[in-house]
Amino acid sequence: MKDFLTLEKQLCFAIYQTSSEFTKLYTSVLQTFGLTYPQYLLLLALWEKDEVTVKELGQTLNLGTGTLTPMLTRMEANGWLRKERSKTDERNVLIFLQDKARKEKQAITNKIAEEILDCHIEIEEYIQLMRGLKGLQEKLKGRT
Amino acid sequence: MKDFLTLEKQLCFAIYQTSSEFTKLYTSVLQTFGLTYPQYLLLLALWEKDEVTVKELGQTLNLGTGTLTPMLTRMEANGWLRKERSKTDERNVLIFLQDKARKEKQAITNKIAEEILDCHIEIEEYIQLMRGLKGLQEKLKGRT
DNA sequence: TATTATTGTATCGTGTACGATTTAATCTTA
DNA sequence: TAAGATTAAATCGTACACGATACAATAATA
Repeated sequence: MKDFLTLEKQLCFAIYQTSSEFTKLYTSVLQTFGLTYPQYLLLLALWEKDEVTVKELGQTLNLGTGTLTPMLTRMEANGWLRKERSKTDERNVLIFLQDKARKEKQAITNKIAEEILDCHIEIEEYIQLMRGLKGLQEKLKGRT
Repeated sequence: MKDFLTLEKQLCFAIYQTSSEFTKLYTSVLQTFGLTYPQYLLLLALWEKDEVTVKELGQTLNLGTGTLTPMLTRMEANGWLRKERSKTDERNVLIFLQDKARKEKQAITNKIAEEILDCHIEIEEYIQLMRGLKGLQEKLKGRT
């Protein structure tokens, strides 16, 4: 049991700090484009599927409106996207990518890829890690 | 290259969301004790080594004073710890655990262990994952 | 159809995170 | 030892993150 707690403590720090390091790497690349890491994740989601409601986006990103609304407002102000209330159901707000987001996509992802490759991360290792993370996520979610 | 970007995207989300799920699990347990997850991590560090400077704590947790100072102020107000300016070098502020933190330690860690065990996480899997995270962390750090 | 329940966003309050600046204490070294 | 450099915290501004609440639009149903 003592060992278990030590292990648990180490996992806490490992996830917390890896996530933080990861964010920092991305931040350093993204600030050239005037983007934050969460904003980049939001763009990743929109590049995959455009013209979605705030709710849909929230489900994709695991975020509530308390986080999304102000974030979307900022990104709209910066010209990445456009918000428009749905005509058919005025409760919904639809998010549309702006030209800027479509045009810069390549430049952004290329730069990211370049930096990531610079870390010499082995693909196999990468996949292993992701599998582990997803496994843990499932178990964490299942509990709730 | 196309595949690489897809993979990279998946890792982004995997780390981001696992970290978020992890935080949520801990938050649900910790709120009973009036603690947040970052505050719990801070206590973990202090239980390991008490009577440290803000700077030391920052190195352990990978946090700057912009985050720590207000956090320590809140935790002092809640009776978890005490801040005291060092007599020998008045630039340093030393952090001391309060009785409350020592007394509640067992209750807190027991409750956490209980919840984690509830997730049926295999120890082997756990260790694998951590190894992967630490490996990634090293590579991310090395780049800077 | 008038009432009630539900749904989708927005808003608010609290608590991280982090870079940049400020301030006070200590250290260097000319 | 006095001027300048360095160091440790605090402070400030911006940006998440999240629970709780508010509010307007739509759906359900009596």
